[in-house]
Amino acid sequence: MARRLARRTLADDPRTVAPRLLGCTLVHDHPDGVRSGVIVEVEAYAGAEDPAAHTFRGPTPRNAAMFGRAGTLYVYRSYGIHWCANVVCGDQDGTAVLVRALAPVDGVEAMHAARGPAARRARDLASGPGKLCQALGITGDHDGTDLLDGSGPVRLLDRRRPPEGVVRTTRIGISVAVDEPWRWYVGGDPNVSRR
DNA sequence: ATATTGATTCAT
DNA sequence: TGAATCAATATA
Repeated sequence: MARRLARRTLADDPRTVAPRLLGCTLVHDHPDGVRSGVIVEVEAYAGAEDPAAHTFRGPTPRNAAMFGRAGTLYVYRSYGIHWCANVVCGDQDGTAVLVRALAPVDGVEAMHAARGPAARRARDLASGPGKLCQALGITGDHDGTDLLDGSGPVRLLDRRRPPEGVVRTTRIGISVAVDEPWRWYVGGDPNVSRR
């Protein structure tokens, strides 16, 4: 179908790929029904040249998926409690794009059930990297699966049109390389985690 | 603004 | 074996 995303699109510098992912759709073919959302916020992590990247100090058991081929899903545990999902980029060089927020599309009821009563409004469902994984049901079980070839339950679909009003800023929640402007989000979207 | 959560990592 | 780190969230 027309929304297949070419792997070569991801096999590039994460700072080039990141804004290209805005408007793309992340899908989880959950056993209880499909859940999906449009990506509205991303951050690039540039591997060996980026002190904020998990892969900055080389391979470890945790970050192994990040050294996989472009289009691999890297899921890690953040602060011991949240799962965070990343799209692996580049050429097996430990670079990736963190997906930080989604505009919910399919399975909104299931997302509410997964997120609990605290997520009252629709924009509380997936407005953060941990929230979006909880909403879609993405966990460490999906780490290392492929987002493009349909072999795994989590998939990435290409966008139909580029979003309007994209804003570029510095990244959130890191303590090093804080001045690098490697975060992009859709300016007018209420699902963005923080402005 | 602040308390809190627990896996991962690196240094003893 | 243990302390420090951490790409965050929930509550107020």
